[in-house]
Amino acid sequence: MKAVAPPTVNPCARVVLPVEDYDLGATLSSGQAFRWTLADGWWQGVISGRWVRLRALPGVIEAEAAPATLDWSWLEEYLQTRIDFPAVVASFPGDEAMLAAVASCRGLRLLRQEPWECLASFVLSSNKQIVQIRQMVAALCERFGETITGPDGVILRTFPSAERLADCSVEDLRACKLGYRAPYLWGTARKVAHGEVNLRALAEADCAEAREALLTLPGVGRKVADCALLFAYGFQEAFPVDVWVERALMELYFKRKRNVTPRRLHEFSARHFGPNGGYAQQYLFHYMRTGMTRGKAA
DNA sequence: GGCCAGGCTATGG
DNA sequence: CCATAGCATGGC
Repeated sequence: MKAVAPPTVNPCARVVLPVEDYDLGATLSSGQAFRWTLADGWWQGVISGRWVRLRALPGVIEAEAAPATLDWSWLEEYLQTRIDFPAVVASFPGDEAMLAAVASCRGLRLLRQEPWECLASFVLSSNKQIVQIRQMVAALCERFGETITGPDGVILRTFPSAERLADCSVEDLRACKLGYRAPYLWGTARKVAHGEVNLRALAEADCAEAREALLTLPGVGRKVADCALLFAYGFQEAFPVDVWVERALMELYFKRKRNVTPRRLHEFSARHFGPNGGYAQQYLFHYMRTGMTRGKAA
């Protein structure tokens, strides 16, 4: 006679990470990562196959994770809680636009995401709004991710591996509403799964070398490559230029000038914003997207 | 219903 | 090198 099995309990661990000038909500919803959801004051997500929830309290980020763990270095790495943030901000150029962008959202941070999830997500990002990218990513995870359970029977899924997606058909991917991006994602998954591009090895390369390797993948152009370089590999000189940032650069630094090619924008960005240009870029992106509040503008 | 979205690829100057 | 069309889909 067998006793009724006890409910599956996934023991959950808790930690408090001290932070300063860290706007958790703005950071998790700023278009770097696409899986975080807010409910009951907690941000819920998945990092390295582990259920996580986070919330901001005065001076700290409170975190819970399951399965339980004593080592929280993976979370500190993801959230980048140990960087010298004041030094980064101090390295920004002191022009009016930059000051306004920083003032509009002090505490916006860059995450350090897992390369495959980040790269694949941005392959899907082309010509899509952030809300739609979230939908595509959610559909992919729902269909092809692995199930994990958090406390209280919470069920969620991992981001599917390159191997898993390479085993799908393009039509399987298209069913997740990827549109013309489906063959791009499939092709990139296949090349990554076969080791034609070794994502792990890129962490040891310099920024330009890593970019060159990423650009060999289908659906990966300069902008998508720079997003992965910045948001997953931590190359802070990478400067993704999307429609919003291009608009920001044009309006704030190239007012009423013609013949501004992509080449010139990248040259200017590298020179003007320096080694933490990618960080500055994220502030400009957020500043433009949230309507330049406090910077006036129509 | 039209415009546009964290762009890329292919093609033609 | 630069410019442009075409692309699937859906939010607003």
